[in-house]
Amino acid sequence: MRSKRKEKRQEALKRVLLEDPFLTDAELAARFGVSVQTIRLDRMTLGIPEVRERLKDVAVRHFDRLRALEEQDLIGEVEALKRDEYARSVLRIQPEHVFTRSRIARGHVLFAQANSLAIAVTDADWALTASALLQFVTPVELGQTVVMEATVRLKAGTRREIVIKGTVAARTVLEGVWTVVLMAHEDALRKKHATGARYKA
Amino acid sequence: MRSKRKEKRQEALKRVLLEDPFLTDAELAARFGVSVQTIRLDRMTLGIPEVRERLKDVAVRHFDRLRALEEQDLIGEVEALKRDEYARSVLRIQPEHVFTRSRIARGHVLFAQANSLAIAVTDADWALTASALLQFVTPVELGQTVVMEATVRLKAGTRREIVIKGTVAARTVLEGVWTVVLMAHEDALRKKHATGARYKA
DNA sequence: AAAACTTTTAGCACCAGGTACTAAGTATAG
DNA sequence: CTATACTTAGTACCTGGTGCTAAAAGTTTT
Repeated sequence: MRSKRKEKRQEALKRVLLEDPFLTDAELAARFGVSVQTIRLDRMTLGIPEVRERLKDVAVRHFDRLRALEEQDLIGEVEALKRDEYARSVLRIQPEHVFTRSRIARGHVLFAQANSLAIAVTDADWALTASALLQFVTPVELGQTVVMEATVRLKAGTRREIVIKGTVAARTVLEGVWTVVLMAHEDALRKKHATGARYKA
Repeated sequence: MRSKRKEKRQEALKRVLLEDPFLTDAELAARFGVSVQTIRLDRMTLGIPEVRERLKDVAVRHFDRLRALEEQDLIGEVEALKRDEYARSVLRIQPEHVFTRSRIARGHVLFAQANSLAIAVTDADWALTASALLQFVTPVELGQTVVMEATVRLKAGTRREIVIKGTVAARTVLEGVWTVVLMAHEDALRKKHATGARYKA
């Protein structure tokens, strides 16, 4: 005697809330043309928490879960740093770092770890990446921990050549050479206002 | 007759909430050893909204604001795509993409746009980056819009060589060459379970 | 059609975490 | 000692719920 309407509505409810988890029961009720109570019962049977809980879930997931790759100055946890010489960081591959289907880490996640480490190892007021040459040697899977090592190979004025090596349990997953340009804060400001700022003369 | 205690507390309040915006007035009151009302007054004078609003702010900022760089399969908006030949995407540089101090886009943000476009242009079931050689020609600043173009230069079996060029208002900001490896879904699964999966034979 | 069951709706008391406001108590400086 | 700033207390009200009971409406089954 199971109702088809009910089933359909609950499926739709799941879909709608996945897309927009911020809708209140009243808004959902209006959208589905049923009463608020019906929506509540649906949520109960589906095990979906109330708006404020859903809001909180989204908020905390993004807030402390590494505070999002893009908002961090440094991706991964720094384990060792010898100014202008060597640095090492580790990053555990989380679900949000991988391709949904293959569960293999996206290239730019590893790049981000490497790139931010290259910047960090210079320990300069600030530095910018000028160029990078890198090879993804082995795919990295969900749950693996990547150890990234940066070694300064060449120092020439404001330029640094940094060798990067990423490993997962002793197997190399990424190799590369970065060129980073250091700048004093004042230089930065001047450069910013010059129209033709370039990394290479 | 301004109170020093009050001023200090309000400063601390701002700091604490920046670090953890999910604390209720009661929790804050306990932490500062004052009454809930005092915290409320402090929030009022500082223009800080209530917990639920703060929660919502954090949630929506991260939810629709591109859903975070790391969780997207594609960074930027695709404007054009000709399967296995050419693709173009645009990305407006947001505050979370730049270094706090210099307001210049972090290298890995541009890399992410370029890398995901290189993957997308192949239009394969799925593909992985094998290597990349890139140069950041000009710094990109907050608010600028980066147009990224990917052109497939070489097709050899499952390998693709893709030329990437990023521009801001006709000025080149990034140049690079990517090598991407395509894989059928079944191959992927096989590869994943083989212990020595490598991109290069 | 009546009985039996499912589904939907309504109403109630209650809760957290507030807003907005009034009023009173406590410091503290002049 | 008093004027002013600051702090605390208490009230009514709000949103978006939970948890509960009860009844109405809709479907089947007999």
